[in-house]
Amino acid sequence: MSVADDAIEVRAHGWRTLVALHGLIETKLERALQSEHGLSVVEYTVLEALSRQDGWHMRMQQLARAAALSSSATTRLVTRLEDRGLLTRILCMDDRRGIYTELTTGGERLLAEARPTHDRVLEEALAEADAIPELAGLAGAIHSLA
Amino acid sequence: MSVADDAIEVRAHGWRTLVALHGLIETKLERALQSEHGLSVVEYTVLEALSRQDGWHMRMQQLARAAALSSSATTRLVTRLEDRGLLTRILCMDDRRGIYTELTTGGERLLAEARPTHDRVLEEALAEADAIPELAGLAGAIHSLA
DNA sequence: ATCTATTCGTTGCGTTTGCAATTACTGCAC
DNA sequence: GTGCAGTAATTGCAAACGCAACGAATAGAT
Repeated sequence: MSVADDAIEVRAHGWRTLVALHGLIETKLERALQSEHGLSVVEYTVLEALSRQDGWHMRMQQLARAAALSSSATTRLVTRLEDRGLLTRILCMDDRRGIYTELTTGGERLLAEARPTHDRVLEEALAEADAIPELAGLAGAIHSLA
Repeated sequence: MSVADDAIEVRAHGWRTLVALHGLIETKLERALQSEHGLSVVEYTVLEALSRQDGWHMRMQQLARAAALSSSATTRLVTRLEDRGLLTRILCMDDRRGIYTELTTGGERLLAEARPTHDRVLEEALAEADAIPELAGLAGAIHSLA
């Protein structure tokens, strides 16, 4: 086992840990947000990303990157949220290919209701990860990403 | 903004970073493994997990946890790989509810072919993440999870 | 021995996803 | 202006997912 092989194994192990932690948090968030507010994690992520652009608009592509989704998935996700009246599409004047999205007051309200749940469950999930030796290291790293 | 709110925001930000890094790596791995070996990331993960149990068997539930998948998804994934002749189901004698899975020689061979691709792309993806300020911190943390 | 609670894997079903192809628009070259 | 490569968003389609319901097997209580 050379030092290069060691580096490879460290990366592979780190990647497995990342996947495990990601899965743990996502599953817990999904269940909580879905049952308490009828929102999936990506849906919440989109609403939250839009709210963080306070007063400013977001294009579909930015939204896709923010939610770590493909363009097509983003299109349908926005359509779904628009049908529920949580956001609106706004045609872009200067570049008529682009489409802006903006939260409606209904979207802001639902987000305000869901945010405490999200934050609480995220805290719980990270605490749970801290208790698992395999995940404790990475979970701790989350807190120190100032 | 109280100190408690700060902690909440740090966690939320860390979670967004985790999702972004996970998405970046997964997408790159998916494309490379799919085009060069006809394997998805989860399929590779299962084969790799089985190979790491060298000589030992793995139950469906363990496999599900290793791949961060639901039981049902694991059942179908194993079926898919079994149909391709990459692994075999082995009925468990002492607990007849349980089912063991084991790599075939074909599975071992395909894994041996795909592993260099996986390791190379993982290294590239982490290097790419290191170049993105937003992700550099967490990407670096992956290396120091000894 | 039997009854009950629990666990393990599988299946039906509806939903979401990504890829590839398509339409619409921009902007640069000439 | 006209043509043409590049970009933005959308849609058809097949594949994969999770949840809930199910059947089969085990373990503990009486």
